[in-house]
Amino acid sequence: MTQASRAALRQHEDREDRALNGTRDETRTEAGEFCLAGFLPYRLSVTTNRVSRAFAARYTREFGLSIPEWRVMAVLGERAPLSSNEVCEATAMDKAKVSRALTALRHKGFVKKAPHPDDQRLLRLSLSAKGLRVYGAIVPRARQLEAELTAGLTAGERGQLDRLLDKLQARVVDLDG
Amino acid sequence: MTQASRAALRQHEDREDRALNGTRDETRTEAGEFCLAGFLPYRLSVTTNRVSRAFAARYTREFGLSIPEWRVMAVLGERAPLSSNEVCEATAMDKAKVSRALTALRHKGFVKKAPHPDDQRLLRLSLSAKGLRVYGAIVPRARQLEAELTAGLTAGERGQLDRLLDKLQARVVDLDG
DNA sequence: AAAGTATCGTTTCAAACGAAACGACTGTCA
DNA sequence: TGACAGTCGTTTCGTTTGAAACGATACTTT
Repeated sequence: MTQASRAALRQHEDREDRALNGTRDETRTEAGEFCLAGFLPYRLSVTTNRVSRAFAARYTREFGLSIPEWRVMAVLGERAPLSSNEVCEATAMDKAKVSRALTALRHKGFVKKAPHPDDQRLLRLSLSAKGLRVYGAIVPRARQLEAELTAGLTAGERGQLDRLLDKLQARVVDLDG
Repeated sequence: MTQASRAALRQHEDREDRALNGTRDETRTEAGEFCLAGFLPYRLSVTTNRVSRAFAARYTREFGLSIPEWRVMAVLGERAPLSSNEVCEATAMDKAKVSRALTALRHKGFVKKAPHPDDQRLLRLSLSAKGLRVYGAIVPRARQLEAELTAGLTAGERGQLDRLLDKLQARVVDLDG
């Protein structure tokens, strides 16, 4: 147990001691009930995981792609050629994950990998003709699924959601950086 | 490759063929650029994962708890005793994950496990005295972290975010259920 | 009561994960 | 030039994950 932990515990000992003596209901009322279901990080996680699962199932069933693979396809379709590092940044995935996704995509014949002429450390990654065909098919499908997901939202709400996610992101970078 | 996949590909072959002949920029303009960075499932995932990582780091450092363990503690603190299944529902985790978290929490002495008197299949899970003390410490800390996360949001925005997450959740249940 | 079915929680198994070690390559500084 | 430090992408290693198999208990049907 860390120092911070001990400090936090000490800070609340009086209340806990009462909690241990009285009923827990009293304590909860006193402290204000904590409800996991209303806790923002929990809510974000649950919603996002459900969305991810639903989309992953579609990508797998209809195109044989995992989410990491689809993300790599998406950024290569947007703006190839890219290096592996650039794919990392564009997809918010670490280099191991990107490397594995690239291996899978090359085995499927969707991605071409060439050495960079000026720097042999870098890769020049791009979609193959076959990969481009899949990209052309999956993009409208992804848009369609996104539209279904946001079907209950007005355009204003959708914009609001984007803004709120931006704000959270800015905050959390502050929190752990 | 599935039938749906082939159908999707066929449906877009004309556009892709042009894509392969012309430059990809034209195609992208024609189809409308797809930008992963603006794709809602991607944005949700990135934001949520960053939030989860930041919070997990705090829970681990300050209390020695993983997120699954913290979730179990949270619901047991809210309304013990619960069965394992009830913990599953309350935490949105599957039974294997809950079982593992419970094992860890019992080794730490935070959770008590008793057989249910009326049904020997069920467990009666609750926090130990030690677990209650940690719960009493971690709840205000979690609230504080949540407050820091939402510091840039007005009360109205926070409510809006909750409503939007609700709507997405309702939609996604529709999508894969 | 015996047999068959269902539910509960644990364990097993293979896949996916991230951190770190690694080899290959480049740039810098002596 | 030769050593050294830095970067790039892959691979290794131990952990975490969810699906499925499992043993144990309870319910249902006859």
